[in-house]
Amino acid sequence: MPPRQLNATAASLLGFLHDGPLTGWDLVAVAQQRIGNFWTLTQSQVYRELTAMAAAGLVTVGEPERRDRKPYSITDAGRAAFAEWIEREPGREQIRFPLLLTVVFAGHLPPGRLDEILAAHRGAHAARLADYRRVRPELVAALERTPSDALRHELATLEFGLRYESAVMDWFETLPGLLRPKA
Amino acid sequence: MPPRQLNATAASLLGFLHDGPLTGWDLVAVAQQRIGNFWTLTQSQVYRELTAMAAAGLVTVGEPERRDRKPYSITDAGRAAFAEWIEREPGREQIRFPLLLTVVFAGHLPPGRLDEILAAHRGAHAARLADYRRVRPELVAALERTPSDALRHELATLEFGLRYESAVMDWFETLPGLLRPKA
DNA sequence: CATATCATGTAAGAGGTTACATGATTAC
DNA sequence: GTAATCATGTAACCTCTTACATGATATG
Repeated sequence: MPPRQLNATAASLLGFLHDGPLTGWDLVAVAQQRIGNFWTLTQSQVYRELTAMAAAGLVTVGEPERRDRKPYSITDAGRAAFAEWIEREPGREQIRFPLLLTVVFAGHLPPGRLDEILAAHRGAHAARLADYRRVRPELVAALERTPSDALRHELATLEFGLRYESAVMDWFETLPGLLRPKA
Repeated sequence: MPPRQLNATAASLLGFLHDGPLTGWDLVAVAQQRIGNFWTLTQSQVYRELTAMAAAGLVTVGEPERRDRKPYSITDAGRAAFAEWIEREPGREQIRFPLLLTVVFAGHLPPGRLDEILAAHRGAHAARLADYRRVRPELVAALERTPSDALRHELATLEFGLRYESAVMDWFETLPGLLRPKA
């Protein structure tokens, strides 16, 4: 099959394969860790894209190892497809934030329910922010030990996550004042 | 057909229909304006969900008016389905930010290209932030004139947008320092 | 009367989610 | 030897996007 235009999920898998062969399982883990905070993907997708890319000649499957692990390697065609993809102007971000729908339509909620929901989500965001704050110094230290563009780029995305979650927390803090009629 | 679990897009349309009948065209406009900043949807989807909801008895279609405008009204079954939907715990937000993929894989980009891309996106975000800042005082004024929960909820989502875009701009400003090796 | 915009809709395919099925290996 | 977890994959379905087709009405 002529390699149709690569989608961002598949392209990211190719991106990770530049550093060496990985199995589907490994790719799921790597992708979750490296781009999972701003690019949703599922295990199911990864296996499907790998199968499709193998059929298109963008990757090759190696011999099964222990536990049926099948290492995928990027091919020259894969590298070419990736290079073409990354050159493209990235589209704008897509956000789908169900909690904000709940806020918009909160008038249809029994009193107190919105506060409950907000409290739960606030907790989840606080945890994510705390996690980013825990990880940052490690990354900064690693970068000082062995400076590299790859680490700098990873730190750059972490910095986005930090600012994003901080903004969300800030929003949660202003909400009570906004939602209650002034005295 | 038994009305299967409502999806958030369809539910939002029902939400807007609580305030009175609207045509598909109007719903597209209302949705873009009221939730478009944190819930992507297309015209195509709106017409499809309306057709499906009409078949499920959640809305009724009125007589075509001028230009074939067909007003949709919410039914009691629709109100019940909506009430059930809004009671549910909203899922976590989904973000898909292609620009961050570009940053992660920027090592595969020719020198200078990343800066170009970043500059373009930064401009777009600056424009959105400026727009939020333009709208806010209007909303605040409207709220002071005629206080209402609906307006407060709308302001709450705008405040999220403001904080989000501010965080993004802040990130853009720290990027140059992060990406270049220190002197 | 030509052009822009309003307004509806379909078709086709890509992308994504959820749930399940299957078997290997490791750890207790 | 049984439970956990590693590892692959399929099936079914839903959702989303893109592009196109069609015709009405308003505006100059």
